[in-house]
Amino acid sequence: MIYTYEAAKREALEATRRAAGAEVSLSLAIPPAGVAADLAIPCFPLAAALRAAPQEIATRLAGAVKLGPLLESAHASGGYLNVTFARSAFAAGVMGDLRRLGDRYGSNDAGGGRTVVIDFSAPNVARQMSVGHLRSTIIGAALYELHKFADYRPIGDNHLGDWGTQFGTLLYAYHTWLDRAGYERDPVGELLRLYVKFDAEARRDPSLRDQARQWHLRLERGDPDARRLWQEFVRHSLAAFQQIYDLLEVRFDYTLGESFYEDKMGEVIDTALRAGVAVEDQGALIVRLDDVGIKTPLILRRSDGATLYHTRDLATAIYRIRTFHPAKILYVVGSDQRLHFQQLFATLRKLGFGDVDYVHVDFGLIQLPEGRMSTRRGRVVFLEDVLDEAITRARRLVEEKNPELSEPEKDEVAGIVGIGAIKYADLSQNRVKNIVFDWERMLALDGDSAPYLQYTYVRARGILRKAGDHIPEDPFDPGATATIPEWALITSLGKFPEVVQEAVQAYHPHLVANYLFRLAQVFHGFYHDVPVLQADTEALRRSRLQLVAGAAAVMRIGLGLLGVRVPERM
RNA sequence: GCGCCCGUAGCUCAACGGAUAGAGCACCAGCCUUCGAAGCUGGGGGUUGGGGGUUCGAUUCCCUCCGGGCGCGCCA
Repeated sequence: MIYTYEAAKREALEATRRAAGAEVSLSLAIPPAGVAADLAIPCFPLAAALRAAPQEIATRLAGAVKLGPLLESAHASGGYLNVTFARSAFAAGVMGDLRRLGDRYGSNDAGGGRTVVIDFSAPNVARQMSVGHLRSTIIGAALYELHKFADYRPIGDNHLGDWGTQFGTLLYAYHTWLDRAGYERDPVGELLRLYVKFDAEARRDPSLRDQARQWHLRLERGDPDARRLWQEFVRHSLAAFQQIYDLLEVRFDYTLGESFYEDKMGEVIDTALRAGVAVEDQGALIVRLDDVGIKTPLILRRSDGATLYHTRDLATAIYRIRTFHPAKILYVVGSDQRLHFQQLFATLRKLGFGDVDYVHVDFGLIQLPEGRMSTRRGRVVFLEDVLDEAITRARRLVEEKNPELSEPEKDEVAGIVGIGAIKYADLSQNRVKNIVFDWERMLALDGDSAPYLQYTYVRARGILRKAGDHIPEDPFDPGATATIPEWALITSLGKFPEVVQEAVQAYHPHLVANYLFRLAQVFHGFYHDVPVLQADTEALRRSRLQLVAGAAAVMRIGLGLLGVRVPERM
């Protein structure tokens, strides 16, 4: 299906192309704020082909174009051909799209039902989640929703770090320094203490690392005691993670940790050997990647026979391909693992799994003002504390702004606003940049923040409730396109679908966030300047109600794609 | 040393290769007898890190230097 805004763009391009009378490639631009037009076509690139000055071309085209039903006029302005929409037809089109699609407004069929596996969150067992895990979890969840909205079949898989040498250190530390009472009280807290303790002790006595390695090998070989304890660690951790996922309202289709692939790595190694992709080197088994421009080889098996996360990621990818038959696999993992994924993807292609589109959706690290976060050195901010603080602050603000709400409602709003603020703070900026963690910034409840957007929804809903929650379906009154705020709102609503499309294509949720912020600004301006319930005529009132309903719907849908909920009151 | 990413207003961030580079925060001055002021309006603030290049046009693409981050064979 084609949305109205897209249709109008195509009309403009087609009309211009025909008027130009030659094979020319055209681009579209949005005119700056001061210019009274809805689209602009720069004529500078045509100068060479048409052998005329851009200004002349624009003038000639303005006179020659035959406009379609969604366009009102075309006029030259400098080297630009400026096009204005037929407001009445355009508004009717957008309102029609909104009414017809309802909660699906903005969706598209780019995915064609294909499967996309999204690997996200993936915290390490036996450690609390820190704010560092926030990005993967939230960006991954947003990409999940965005892909679903673009007619993909997303499969969310939480690839838990529940295997590897770290468990050797943990098992050693457990047997050496365990505080039994502390473990009973707070298992994950005690495991973290042991983890930190081991690191400190091993600095003094490196031989501890050998002992840890022994424990790791015992675990990999199926030693019953090691297995039993390991399972216990995983169970405690999962319970702790689940509390956070519940708060964040994030769900997964699968939680297949690294350990799930324990028995699938042998086959991978055999395959790689038979295919001649893997070779022995210094006792280890490696895959050379120089031929594809990667100097560092991927290590499939250590010289002591143990597997590595490379091996598990390889087995994981192959399992996913065989089980789910995905068109794409997304890895929502920090940019510090770039090389790892380049190696992984290159190796998969060498092994004949080149039909899948592998994407490392990377993002910058969250750092502390004093430097990189380090769980081992206790320099870490726990996610749970951040979420609790966000809800507490939101709760205080609700109390101040809206004391007449019932206590349960205040609690609910505090959750929606507080958690929303955290998610939005992350999703509203380009994921490639590093973030220096700052309580005030992450927990901001004013300015460009989730509550600002949620408040537009609340205001819109307020009007709709007073109107009896009935959205008129009348033909849209052309009078309701006349003022600047009205027209700005209509065009803004019309742009939403293409923003969704771009966000999916580029794996950039922040495009949706930026759009919604702009929509909120436009709506607040509309709300301030344009009376709805007290409009001069009944026709105006009914059409403006449609606009308000559209704004509420797009805000709810758009925030929903980011995993942010909206309250009815706040 | 080599490779990748980032550098935009005092701070935090936007900006399909297009017109006068925009927001939020902070600061200053206004707006509640009209749908919720978690809102709106106005104001000051910029050699887009420096220097070259490509282009009709560069914050955007290329080169180089500076600054920061990350990575570079048996951790994940």
